[in-house]
Amino acid sequence: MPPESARAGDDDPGRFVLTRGGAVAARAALFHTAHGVVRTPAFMPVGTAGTVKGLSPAEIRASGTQILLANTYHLMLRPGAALVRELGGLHAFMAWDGPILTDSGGYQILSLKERMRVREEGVEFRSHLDGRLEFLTPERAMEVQADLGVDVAVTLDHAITLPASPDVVRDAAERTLRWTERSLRHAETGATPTGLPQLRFGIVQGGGDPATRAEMAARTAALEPDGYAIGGLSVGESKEETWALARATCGALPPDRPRYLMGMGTPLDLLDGIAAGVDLFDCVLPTRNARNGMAFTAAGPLNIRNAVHARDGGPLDPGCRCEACALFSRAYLRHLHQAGEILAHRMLTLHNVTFYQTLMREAREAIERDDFASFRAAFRRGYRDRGSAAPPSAPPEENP
RNA sequence: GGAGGGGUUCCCGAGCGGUCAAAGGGAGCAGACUGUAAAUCUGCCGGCUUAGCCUUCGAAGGUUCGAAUCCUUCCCCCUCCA
Repeated sequence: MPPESARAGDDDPGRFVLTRGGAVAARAALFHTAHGVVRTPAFMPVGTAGTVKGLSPAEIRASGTQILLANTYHLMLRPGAALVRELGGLHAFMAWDGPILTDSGGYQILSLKERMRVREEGVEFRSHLDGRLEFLTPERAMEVQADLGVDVAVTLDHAITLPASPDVVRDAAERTLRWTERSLRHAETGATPTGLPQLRFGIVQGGGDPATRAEMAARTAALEPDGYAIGGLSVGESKEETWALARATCGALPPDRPRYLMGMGTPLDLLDGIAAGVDLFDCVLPTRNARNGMAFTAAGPLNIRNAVHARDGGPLDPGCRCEACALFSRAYLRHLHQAGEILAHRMLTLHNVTFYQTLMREAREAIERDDFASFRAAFRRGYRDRGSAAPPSAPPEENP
């Protein structure tokens, strides 16, 4: 966790200081935001509705979390951007004094596809809460994020799933670029409720073609946002393709700005993403899957519902220092989950987030001592993914 | 003692002559989940040598081409009246 002195009042938000690594390789850096410095690579737990479901701010801190992700679409619908601004911004509202990044709502174009209609001006949609017809433009997304007062606002993008025809890919990527330009231009007039400066990340789309990805990355870079989000990955393509696309994107981005891989992933994804040159990650897996009974461990994921844990007096992960592992047996956590007890959800969430943050801290330490490749290899050896006797073939170590 | 209602696959509970190995819940077992409409969703859930066969709807016997469903007797439960 960042030291107290590094929080609100950072004198140089947006500063990104590389301490190890380069363009398309594992790298470590200090990412300055208005609410403190984030040591990267970093994982952002997802707090869509202004809460990491089940955890208090103190628990989020205790997990090793430095920065959170929240969601523009969800917060603008409920409780509303104006209300959050009135109450001092999202940090004050949710009592989290660390950095916050918000997704723009572009992902909801995928997840709520049936109620979304993308037009050049913006996205017309029916609220999933009350069916009301709403309109989200790139400008509106920036205004909402300014109202929220988050440290990093992300521009609205047009996300698509793969496979998609070249026409569809091109159309969405070009629109995303146009929206990025509109967003960055518009954001210059935005003011946060706290008066603290807000950074802006532009999203790079480009479908499943590395050359298109590289092109869109370069053209986005020309717009000079404070950082880059890589969107539209892990949406149907193979892992091999995912990492080829991530590398192509990172290779075309300036090395001295943060890169954020949106929505991924599994523990192995994080390490692979780091190897591709990614600095920031977010994913719902550790939190959502926790509520569905899944715990991540160094030996691989497990389902606490499974009967094999019924009489297991050991912790979820013997190497973990979270409260759940310190206090509770797998047998007890299984009992809680089977009984529908909320504590099961809370403890698995706390454990999973802690597991992710521990993994990221160890990855950072490995990078700092120029030992990331072997760290990743060692983790892979010990980690058995469900459904496969052996981990998927390790991607080439071309960028150790 | 009299009147009435009921006993269904682990539990609750539909079914009331064939399309019933038997609806629906629950429990149990397993799987999925990647910028969260998710404490959600999906599958399995009598047995087997699984396009079929065997056993099963309180017990036994009977009617019928065919019974969880109809009849007889018995055994248990519940309600009301004495």
